[in-house]
Amino acid sequence: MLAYCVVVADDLFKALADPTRRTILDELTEKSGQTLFEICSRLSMKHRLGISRQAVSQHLAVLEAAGLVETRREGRYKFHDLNAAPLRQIVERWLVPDTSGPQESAP
Amino acid sequence: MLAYCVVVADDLFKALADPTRRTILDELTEKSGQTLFEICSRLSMKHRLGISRQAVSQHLAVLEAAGLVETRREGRYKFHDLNAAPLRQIVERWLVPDTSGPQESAP
DNA sequence: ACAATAGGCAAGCACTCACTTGCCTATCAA
DNA sequence: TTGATAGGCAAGTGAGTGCTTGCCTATTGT
Repeated sequence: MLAYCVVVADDLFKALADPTRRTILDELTEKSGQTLFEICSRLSMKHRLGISRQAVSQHLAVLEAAGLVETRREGRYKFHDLNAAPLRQIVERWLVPDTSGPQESAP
Repeated sequence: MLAYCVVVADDLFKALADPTRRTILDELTEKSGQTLFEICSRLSMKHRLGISRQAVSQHLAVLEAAGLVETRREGRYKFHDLNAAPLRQIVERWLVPDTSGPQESAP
């Protein structure tokens, strides 16, 4: 189970490492259940990102592998939903011991 | 201020993208104020990571640039302290709207 | 002074990764 | 059925990155 968490954590942090993917998460936060083309046009219009459809598709695949995005198919449409739950392990990993400020200890 | 946050966020997530750097954060969570050599030996002994001192030094520089590690010099020693505060912007960015489960909306 | 310890700087290499290009399948409207 | 829309698969490319190697400075102990 520990090994499982480690692997998932790696996918999670690698998914968050790209600024375009973080913007996609922002867009899905603002409006859940968007299609690939809808995300593409939003990135192009709102964020002035000149990026191809295939690139966005690959980003969504990475986000889905990290568990941050869930998908559902309806006919020829594929809707993407945000799942922020995996982010909570970040908080639990380093913010638990002391969340009020920097720590001090004698060397 | 927004641009500043974006830049910092990029450094933050890129710093978290590497598994060795995350292990370093774990070690600093367990024991704050470690020197470079102490971190090196811990990575070697506890985590069986065959990694050079220079590599660890470069990792620490990345973590410091991201604001996750703060340093203080005393003579020939340089102590490293964890600062988990920057992690909170992750929570605030995507966990604020809904932290209980996946969202639903009509396409 | 001299050696050992703690750390820093910079160039080079190998690998990863984001993106493009090209072509393919599936669903829907006319 | 035909064309248009929504999406998928795979190979190639260029930039970024983790790590090594080699050499350097600063502080401390004898």
